[in-house]
Amino acid sequence: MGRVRRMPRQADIARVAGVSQATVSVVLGGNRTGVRLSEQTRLRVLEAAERLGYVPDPVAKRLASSRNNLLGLYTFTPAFPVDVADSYYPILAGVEAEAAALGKDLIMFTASSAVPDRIRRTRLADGCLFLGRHVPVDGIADLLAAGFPIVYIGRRTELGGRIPHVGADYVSASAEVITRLARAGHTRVRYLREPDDAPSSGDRERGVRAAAADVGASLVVTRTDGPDLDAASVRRWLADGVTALVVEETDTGAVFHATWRALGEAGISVPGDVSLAVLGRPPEGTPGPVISGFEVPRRALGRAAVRLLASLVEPGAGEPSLHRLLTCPPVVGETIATVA
Amino acid sequence: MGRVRRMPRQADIARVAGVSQATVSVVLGGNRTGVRLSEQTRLRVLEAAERLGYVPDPVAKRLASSRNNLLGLYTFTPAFPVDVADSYYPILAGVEAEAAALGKDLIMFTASSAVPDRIRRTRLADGCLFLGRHVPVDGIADLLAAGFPIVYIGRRTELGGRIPHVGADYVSASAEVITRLARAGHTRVRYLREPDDAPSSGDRERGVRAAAADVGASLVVTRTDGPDLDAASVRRWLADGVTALVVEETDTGAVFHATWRALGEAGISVPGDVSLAVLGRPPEGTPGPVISGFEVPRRALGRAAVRLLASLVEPGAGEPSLHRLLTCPPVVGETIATVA
DNA sequence: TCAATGGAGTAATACGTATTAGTACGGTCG
DNA sequence: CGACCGTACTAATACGTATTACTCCATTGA
Repeated sequence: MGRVRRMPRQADIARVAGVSQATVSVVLGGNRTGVRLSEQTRLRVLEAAERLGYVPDPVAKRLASSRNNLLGLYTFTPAFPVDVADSYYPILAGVEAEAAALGKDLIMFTASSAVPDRIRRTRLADGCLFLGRHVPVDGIADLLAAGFPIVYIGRRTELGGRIPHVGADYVSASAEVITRLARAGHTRVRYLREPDDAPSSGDRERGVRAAAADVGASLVVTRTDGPDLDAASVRRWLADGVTALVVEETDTGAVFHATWRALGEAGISVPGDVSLAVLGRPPEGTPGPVISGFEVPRRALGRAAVRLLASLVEPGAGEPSLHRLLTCPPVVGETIATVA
Repeated sequence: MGRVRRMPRQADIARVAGVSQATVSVVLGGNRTGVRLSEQTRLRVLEAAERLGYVPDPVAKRLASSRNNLLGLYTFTPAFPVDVADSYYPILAGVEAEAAALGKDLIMFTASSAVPDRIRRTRLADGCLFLGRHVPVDGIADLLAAGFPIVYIGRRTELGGRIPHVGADYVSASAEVITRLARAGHTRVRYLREPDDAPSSGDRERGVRAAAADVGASLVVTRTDGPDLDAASVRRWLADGVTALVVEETDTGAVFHATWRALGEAGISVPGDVSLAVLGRPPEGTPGPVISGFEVPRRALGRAAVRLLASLVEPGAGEPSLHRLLTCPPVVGETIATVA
């Protein structure tokens, strides 16, 4: 009674039903290969399996057939970060929801500098999502070369653009923000962005520059990660004739926070004295007016990435496009004023 | 160049190094079984492995050795719920942090009514955590019988208490709240709890009842899930001489929300007109004063559960205790007034 | 009566690694 | 000079399932 009972396997079913293990495998596999089987045998096998409470061993299944219904999720920071407002959160929620909808399980890998080969462990899954600003080029290249299906969440240009990804169309969305400002009469704009060179930053800048050129607005770009932004800087910009600030959205919200604080300290009212737009949304829980900008469809990103990965794992049904950009719906907000 | 290159396996290394696959396995496994090997052979094998970029196949490894460095996490609701304030969140963060610290990967299973046998898939991992109010008794019993290591997060009484778990000591913490109220002079207490019968609810009630009996306080228990709570109920209680309300904390915070709303509608001030304590913490983001109660050490729960599971997976080092309760630190708060 | 046909199921093998029993060989000792 | 021993490996097998080529048997047709 107290003994450890092994889980039943196909061989046990075979013994009970008086057939071979191969027959059991065929029956339970739905006989997709067209082996001749009598209905009675089929039923006997099914009944025995039922009685023994058989459940296939996923490991063996995977070893034998190279398919597992398992999708990997590789993150470079903890997937459950301590600060709940983390911007990855909705993406992960989307990933999980879609994976559940497709009947796939999710296996999570967190990068660890202590274990450099961690990335290869992803091969336990049928395919793997990658989430994070960073790209470990060597590891990814190996996986790609081995034909292992991967999908990056976020646009990626590394490895000659051969990395499948699902990203947000920051270029268009950022351009639209500038256009919106121009329509409101803003032609002198200060643009604050991260020093970091990630595609998501670069895309925003390209969109901003292109639109500024298009509408004939003057644009000055400042690279900052926040701390050096103070009331004096902001006052100087306004003195120079700037009427609108455009701030990049980042993981941490550092740049936005710094800007908002500097504006407060300088006693500058928004949008009374200056208009403000975020290339995205301000960090969760920021008090004050609804900031103008655009929505990053994070949840949809997660879902779309899972769908793409699933289609890569499941061959056939035509080669899906390996790159996909989702549009970011504009947020009107209350921080863009019309100027003469 | 574009060809799909297979990952190298031990057999490939063996060919290159001029030895057998078995030898490769022994060398790469650190020769823990004490096979005699010459140093030169060892180096040749290691060098070949290095040159070929060998990485062990985790699936085969698991099949052969029944150990995988993989811990399962089974949840009955999505692990990344849409409402970020979810109370499971810190638990999951703790689970992930500790798993990462131990070098284990995490595989997530979300219960799905569509796939009833989902629970057995947990066997892909070396062991599995369960998180949720619900216990699928049959599935769990099977896993236990098969000797599969599992740990519930939250105290569990099902199956004769044989389910290993890590929980919070709600009994003591709840008792302490009543004691605190009594010390402040409150002897007529109304206790609001969920209709649902989960151990976490029952434990709180036992603690509350025991302490009330101990200090000689009169106690009336109301089971509610919120909607039927209105201003009139609250007024009636006060009219009956009640000076303190004690509210159970739940996943959704429904009972607390309803109580808080009813108090507001009735124009009753806290703690001026009535004292209020939560058996836990109110939902994240609730405005108003700091509610008295206790902290549920969720993050620590997650960590402790992972540690227990890891010790179950890793046999030896003595049998660990299968049940563990963490203490809940009291939160003084501002909602308990002293009465004459 | 023999070949051809078709139905029912199985033997064999692959997947990649871990483990254990065993082999081959050279040297030493009595 | 054979028994014995230590060294350095390897053959064989297990893990549990999927796949495919094959066998065996009963009919049918000429």
